[in-house]
Amino acid sequence: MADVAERAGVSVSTVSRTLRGMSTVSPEARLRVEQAARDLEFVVSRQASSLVTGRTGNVAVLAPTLSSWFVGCVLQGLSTQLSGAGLDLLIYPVAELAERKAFFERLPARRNADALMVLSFDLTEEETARLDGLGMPVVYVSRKVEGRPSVYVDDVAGGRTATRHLLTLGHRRIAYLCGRRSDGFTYSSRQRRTGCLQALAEAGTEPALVREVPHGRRAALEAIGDLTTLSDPPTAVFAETDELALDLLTALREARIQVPDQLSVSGFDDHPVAEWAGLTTVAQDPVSLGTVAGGLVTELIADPDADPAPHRELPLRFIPRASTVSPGR
Amino acid sequence: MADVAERAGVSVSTVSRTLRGMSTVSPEARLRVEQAARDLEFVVSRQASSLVTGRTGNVAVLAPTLSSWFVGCVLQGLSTQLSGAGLDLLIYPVAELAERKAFFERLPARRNADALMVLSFDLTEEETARLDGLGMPVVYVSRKVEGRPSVYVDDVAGGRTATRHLLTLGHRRIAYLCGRRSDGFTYSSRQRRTGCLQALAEAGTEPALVREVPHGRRAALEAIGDLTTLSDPPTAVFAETDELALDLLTALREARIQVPDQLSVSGFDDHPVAEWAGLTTVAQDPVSLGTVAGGLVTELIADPDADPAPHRELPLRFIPRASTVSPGR
DNA sequence: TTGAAAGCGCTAACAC
DNA sequence: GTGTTAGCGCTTTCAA
Repeated sequence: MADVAERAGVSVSTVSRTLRGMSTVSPEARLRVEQAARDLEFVVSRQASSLVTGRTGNVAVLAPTLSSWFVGCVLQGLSTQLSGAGLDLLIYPVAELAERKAFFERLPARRNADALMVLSFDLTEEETARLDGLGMPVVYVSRKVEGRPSVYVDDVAGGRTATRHLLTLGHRRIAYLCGRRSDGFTYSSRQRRTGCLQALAEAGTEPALVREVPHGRRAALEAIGDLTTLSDPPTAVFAETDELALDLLTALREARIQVPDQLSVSGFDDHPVAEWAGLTTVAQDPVSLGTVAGGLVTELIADPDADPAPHRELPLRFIPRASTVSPGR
Repeated sequence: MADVAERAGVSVSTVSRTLRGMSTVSPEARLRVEQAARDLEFVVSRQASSLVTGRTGNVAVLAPTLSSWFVGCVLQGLSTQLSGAGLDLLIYPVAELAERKAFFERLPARRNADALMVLSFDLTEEETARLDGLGMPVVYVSRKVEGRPSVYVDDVAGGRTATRHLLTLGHRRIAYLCGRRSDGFTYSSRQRRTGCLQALAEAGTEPALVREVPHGRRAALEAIGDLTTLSDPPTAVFAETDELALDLLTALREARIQVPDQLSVSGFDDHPVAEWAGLTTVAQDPVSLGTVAGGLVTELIADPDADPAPHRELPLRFIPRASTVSPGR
């Protein structure tokens, strides 16, 4: 920066002010500084400036994975929003329980970011409390947390809607399938299950058969085998996500069980492939989730006196398709 | 850090040395410092230490999108590898040409990261040269660049293999479909097309019909309409990626064109849904791509005297499935 | 093995 | 409007 100052024939303060777009710089000085900075290909060191301002310009994101469609879309929306605000995205994927513990022990984000976004995790009370003490805004995404900034959909209502649809078609024996993960990426899953059980209770039907399915095709196949060999097997299944539902569809084909004639299948998310697969689903828009969360966190960083716990709920939309029909048809 | 020093009854130098694991600290001092740091929940500020060491502990990634399966998997592998080395992932998604230009004008990574990873882009000579002058290791992923560190698959060979398969089945009229993007995320696409054309030339067949398909179902539908109304329509298509192929399958169903009876379709990637869709494809492992690239960049950061342009090629595997059969069957 | 002290590159308060 | 200067929190000589 000293080089730029010298080349422009001004002091470093003027360079600093110019480069931060402050208005207290004369047009001539500004012009010369900008030219000099360009000539020298000068970029301000964030490390140095954050040392004095206390702001890093980074937003940390705690994500359960990077390879799922849902998470990718959320991050996409988030980054679009943040880059507009001049903030960079620092990503901490924590797939394993061990990584998660390590993250909470070291809390590496502590001094390296201006805010933390927590994606989808079903954190413990203790972990949440830990984050409260972090001294920076923490925004929960795809997850409603009382008293903390959150952006989410109503997963309970979504689960209820999908289940009511199956009930309306005439199904009475309904299974709820959720993915099993070691790290507890199951907040939405729990909520959707709650909605499912609520709908069944309302209808006075027997409660859902709940099964956890580890990731992968083999597990899906086993789960299917398990369900169909019951004395009174389900006629419909509601899967936590479309990705799980698609695994199921593959397994069902392998097991030569016709969908929807022998078994109706509903998913959740409206994954791009769901349309092609003719999968009944509850659509949400993860990109918007990210965008809205990004806007929220930007506000919270800029204005520490803002509403400390704003909530934003995004809409769901039920989409019936070919994978669900009346039983015994 | 001063607080820790006081609490442990030592100087800040000793604290610093202890926390960086240097051996020149007496066991007693080390113990006291570690205890004090734990009591105070102290974490060293990266901003401050990088100011003096010149290393930021960040790796910047230039990615075309975050919502594609391929990119998500690469980032997943990358982050696993990097977090093991204590490095954080800073992500710069540049979807639009304008964003890309902005990135290259400001090169925000310049002082904010220890290395840059470039994902899949078909950069211009000028852009590559620009990155050469960045003064940090630049690793190209899913992209072979002569004279620079690169991790990639042989897309030309992959394109050749898929096309030869179609030729062997008896197809003579073959279309190559690639996505169209404003920002030039087309390096692999170009290579695969080259492989496709090579195979056709070898076979002495007429050259491929090449079509660019903007993202989305409507565009896929139009492309299909365009191809099938030709006087001599293709009997097989080879799509740049499975995601594009799946869009095509949806469009073909809408257009009531039977796959594979009326049209064979091959993809590229082995997306998880490809198996369920019965899509013939060329499989690659993007997670490994990320892992290997992460290992490479870690080495380059740690040892500036290492081989300045290591190349790592990862394998491809052809997987024939139900979507490709002999024509006119 | 330890401590004192000199910066790393920048911002912000203050004086001009 | 502009320059001077005192740190921000750390690492790293250099001496002890």
